[in-house]
Formats: sequence, structure tokens, C-alpha cells
Amino acid sequence: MTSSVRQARPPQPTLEMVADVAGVSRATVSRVVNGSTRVSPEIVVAVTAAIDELNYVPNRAARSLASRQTQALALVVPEDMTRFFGDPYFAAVVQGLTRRLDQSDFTLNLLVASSDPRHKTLRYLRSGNVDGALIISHHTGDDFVAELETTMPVVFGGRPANADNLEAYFVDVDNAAAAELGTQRLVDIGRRRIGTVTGSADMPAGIDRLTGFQRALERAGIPTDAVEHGDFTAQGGAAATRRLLERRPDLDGLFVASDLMATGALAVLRERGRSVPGDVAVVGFDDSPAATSGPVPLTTVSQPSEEMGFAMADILLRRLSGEENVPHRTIMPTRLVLRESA
Amino acid sequence: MTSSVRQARPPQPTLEMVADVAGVSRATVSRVVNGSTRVSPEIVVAVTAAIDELNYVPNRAARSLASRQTQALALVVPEDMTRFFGDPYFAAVVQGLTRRLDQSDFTLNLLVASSDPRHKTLRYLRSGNVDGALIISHHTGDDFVAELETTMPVVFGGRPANADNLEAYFVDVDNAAAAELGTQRLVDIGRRRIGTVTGSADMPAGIDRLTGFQRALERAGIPTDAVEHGDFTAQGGAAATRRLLERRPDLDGLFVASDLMATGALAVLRERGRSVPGDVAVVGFDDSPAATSGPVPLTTVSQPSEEMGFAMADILLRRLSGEENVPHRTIMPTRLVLRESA
DNA sequence: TTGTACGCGTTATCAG
DNA sequence: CTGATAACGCGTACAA
Repeated sequence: MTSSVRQARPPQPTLEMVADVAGVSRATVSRVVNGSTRVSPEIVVAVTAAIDELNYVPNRAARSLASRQTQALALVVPEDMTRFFGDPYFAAVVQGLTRRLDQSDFTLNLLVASSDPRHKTLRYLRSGNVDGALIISHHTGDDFVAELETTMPVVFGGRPANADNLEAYFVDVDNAAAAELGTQRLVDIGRRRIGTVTGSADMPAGIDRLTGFQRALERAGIPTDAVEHGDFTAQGGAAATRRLLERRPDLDGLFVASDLMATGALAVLRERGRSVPGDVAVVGFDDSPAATSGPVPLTTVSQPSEEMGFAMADILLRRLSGEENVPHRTIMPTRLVLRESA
Repeated sequence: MTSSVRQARPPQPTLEMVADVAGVSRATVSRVVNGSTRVSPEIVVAVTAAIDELNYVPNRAARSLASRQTQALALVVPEDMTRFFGDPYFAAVVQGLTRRLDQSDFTLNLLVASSDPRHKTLRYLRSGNVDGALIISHHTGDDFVAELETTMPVVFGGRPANADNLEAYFVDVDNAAAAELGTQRLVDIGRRRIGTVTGSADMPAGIDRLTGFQRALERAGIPTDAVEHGDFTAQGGAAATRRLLERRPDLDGLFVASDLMATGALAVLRERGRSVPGDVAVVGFDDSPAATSGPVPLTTVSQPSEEMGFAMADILLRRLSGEENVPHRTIMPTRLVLRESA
């Protein structure tokens, strides 16, 4: 007889088994499990004892099927694994998410979308695995989210890329204003040949930070053409910085749209023999651990990434609980953190 | 009337609806959905058309309830978020896992255990959410996994900490031999005042690598007392290196039990004005991106982290499919990668 | 307050 | 090859 691995395992106790042990009906056990007040104290005690004795844990599939809820959320990241793990920004957001979720009964399912093909992700989400979705790092091309929104409540981290999406819920900072603030610092300390390494051109955060950069320079009457595109990775930041130095050997100020990219920029400046901030002053963005991990602590525009994660989860949970008037857009404050690079 | 958010959404199509449209029974639709061969071609076509028309996706909860399988695995990481995201080693393992899982219908649920209290994790696991679990970064104190193993198939990344656990399935390298190899390099290039920054003392990987270090030095007749404990973080590596330099100002060789810790060590050596490899030769462990991200490329003991993730998933999947004779221990090869630091 | 009974969407076992 | 029909474990009106 070839007994399968599965069959060899002891069966999990069920509601019914608990009911038998406690000498009540399934319905009553269900009530105490779900904390209904309408049950007599003695019975609560008896049932609780039975639950402990059998080491009972409710079966999620059954509960989900009956209640039409899963008590689970998905975090969708349309990036490859490497970028997700490589940028401390994501770590902070996830930390915030879990901090909020830990106060609830919800669990988090991580879907790094490029690892499984898009449609597999979508399939998973549409199979009723989760009650709602959190989406971060949204690119212009990621229109699969549009379909998602018709299926379940969604909250974005960062304004979604679809311009027409007025109904969307999202948590963000004013990226343009924040970038303007960071760039202004370079102007304020007397730099006049200022360039920027942008974020991804297909992401609102990348686009808006460039806009802010331009606004600051225009106001100061400085040319805004020293622009090279990065992709929010350290390598991308390094490559963009090289191109920039090629075109503008006299660069004396640099605004980089993320701290991670700034670490790449710093490495290139060092290898080219430019001192920071002596020859080139550098301002980053995020205030992530990457800002202080390198040889020269980064002056940077701080955004509350961890709080933003918390807020995202909070908003989704509130929508799920049926709360009305949940705000569509939540804009968090930013500030300039002065360290040594500018 | 206060209609809840949920009710406002269009209901997902069900097997039954598909059956109606296709003019067949639920059972038949179920068969084509699950790829049964015992269905006539015409009917397959009709049903497939109906599925597309309704945009049908099977409900996981129902399927799981009926089949007693979830098609989902859990990756349990008994660490805090920061360490998980901070070490490229984990990224590589996850990458390997997902690469294997993408070939299957299984999905991955990430559980970073310290974010939700242990028992919440265990509850989740025991609620029948997953068919099996993958556990990495297992510490001596994490005995909750013992209970897990009685509930479902488990595969460890790295030999589990419980010495008595002979039944366990795991994927690992020969950490002692690998560390010996790395330390031997320092001996081979003529270093004689060699120290080490160890990994966590409550993890087999940390302990075994220290053993290997000691073996190499004993064979060479070199004292083995220049040992400081790290915790597999960059900060921990830096702190341990400081303590080591304090005690052994004449240090000329350093074996660090992970590349991430080595980046911390390198930073301290630089700040202390010691050149690498001139004054102090350094050998790391992992061959993760951290090895090449710093100013001086690290000579390191390479372990196939990504392949190990792949193997973990593969073994678990094979056990789940009922395959007999799946090997309990899978030991992957390591090799020394020579770069500039030693 | 407690129990009965039905339904949730699928799979799987039988007949036919 | 196809179709009833009984589970799967739980929530919840409804009745008692």
C-alpha cells in the first residue's frame, strides 16, 4: 500500500469535533470562536477548554468560503526581485505595512509581479485569495491594475501612473515640491552648475521629482538641461552620473532622485576624483538607510516611508471595514535632512 | 440603505455559471478546468469558450476546501524585516525559490516571523493556508518549527538548529569546509595574525564557519583566539571588527562569515587607515552582491544561494507530490572566488 | 441563549 | 464520456 505523505498526517480538528468535546452544537462553538457576546459564560469556558485540548485552529478555506472574506491582503510590487530587495525604501514601506497589519487579523501576501508572469499574479488575486491589494512602484505600462480595481479595493503607494484615474486611493508625498526643496539647497549653498539623476521616467515619482528640480533651477535662473535618467537602482545612478560628468565636466551640484541611486553617484564621483561636497555637492531623496551607509553621509529629502506603508494598510483596512469617507489621497510631509554631502 | 463596499462589487463567475453557458454540468466544467483527458474535444471547446466569455477564475477557498490542498507554500523567516531586506543573501534565495515555483502552480506566502508574533505565524500556518513550509535563517531558540513539522512538510535552508532533528529535510553547504577553504587562502598568502568575525552564535551557519576557521589555523599552527562575534549584519560586522582591532592591533588577515558583515569590516578598516589587502587581507562568505558593491572587491567563499533556494522549493514540491526517497540532506558545492581583498 | 439547517464553490465518487 | 450528488469546514438566518 502506497500511502501518500498527506494521508499519513493527523487530521486537523474541526469545529464539529470541538462541539462534541464541549457538548454543544457547532454553531455555539463558532460563536465563541468569533467572539460573539451572546453566549453564556459557563459555555464559553467549556468551549475554550475543548479548543485548547484539541489545539483547534479554524480552517481558513472553509471560513473564507462561508464568510466571503479572506482576512488577507496582497502587496503587489511590479518589479523584479532584485530591485525590490535592493532598495531600502521598500523595506521601510513593508515594515510600516506589517506594523499596521499586526494590529489586525489580516495577513500579507507578497507578490513580486515580475517573478511570476503578470497574468499569474492577476489570476491569484482574482481567485479570491485576498480581500484587497496594496500596489507600490507602479509604472505607466502596468495597466493590469486597472482590472484589479474592478475586482477589489486597491490602495496605491505613490500616485498611480494612469492620469485618468481619479477614483484611485493612494498615499504619497508631494514629489515635485520635495524635489524642489532638495534642489533649492544646492542653490542656497552657492552651486550654479547643477545637474540631476532622475528616477524612472515611467513612474510618477520619477517624473514629478524632475519637475521639482526644474522649478527650483528656473526660479534661480539656472539652465535645467543637465539631466540624465536613472532607474532607481545604484547601478543606474552610477551610469547616469558618468554620462552627466561626461557632458558637464564642471558640474558642482547634483540632485539624485533616490538615496540608493545616490550611493552609485557617490562611488562614481569618488572614482573620478571629485570630492563631496567640495567639488560636487550632492542631495539625495528618501532618507533611507542608504543615505548613511556610505563614506559620506547624504544630505537628503526625507519622506516618511515607514509611515506611508502604515497609512496604506490603514486606509485599505478602513475601506474593507466599510468605513465611508475614507480620503482618496493622503499626502505625507517631507523635509530636508542636512548631513555632509551638501 | 448602507450598502457595504463588498456587496457593491460584481460577483465572480462560478463553475455553475460557466456550466450553464456551456450547456453542460458543473462536473464537466471542473474536468476541463483541471485538464482531465476524459472529455470530448467539442465539449472542451465549448467550455473553454464559456470560461473566456465569463472571465472565469476558480475560487481557491472552495477548491482548497474540497481538495484539501492549497497550492501555496510559506517561506518562514524568523528574523526582523530589517535583516531580511538588508542581506542580499535572502534576496538570492527568494529568487531561486520563485524561479522554481514559477514552473509550478504553487504560490509563495512570505512570513517574516518577527513582524507578527510567533504564535500568529503558527496560527496562520496551521489554518490550512499552505501545503508546506520553507524555513530559512533558523535560530536555536526557534523551537516553534518543531510543532510545524508535525503539521506539514517542511524544508530548511541551512541545517536546522535542533541537533536531535535527524528527520529534517534541508539544503545547505558544508559550512565548516567552506570556511576552512576561505581561511586557508589567508594562510596561503602568508598571513599569520589572522582573526575572524563570526556569524550568529545561535545559528549552525555561524557555528560551523567558526569551526572551519579554527581548523585551518590549527593546521597551520596559528593561534585561533582572535574571534569576535557578529550577527550577520553590516553594523554587527563593523562592531566586531572594531573590537578585534582593539585586541589585535597587528591583525593582518580577516575571515568574515558573510559578505554583508565584510562590508562593515571594510568600512572600519578604511576608517582606521588600514589598507586592504595591503595591511589586512579580507575574505568574505556568500559571494552576494555585497561582495562587489564596495570600494574593494571581496575575495570570498561562494555558495550558490540562488540554486539553494531553487533546490529547497524543488524538494518540498517533490515531497508534496508524494515522491518517495526524496533526499533528506542536499549539500551544495562552494568555491573560493579570488578578487582583490585577499 | 442555543440549536437546526442551509449555503458558500469545488472536487470526487458513483451511476449511467 | 457525462451528470447527479455527497462531502469539505464554517457562518448565519431562523427557529426554538
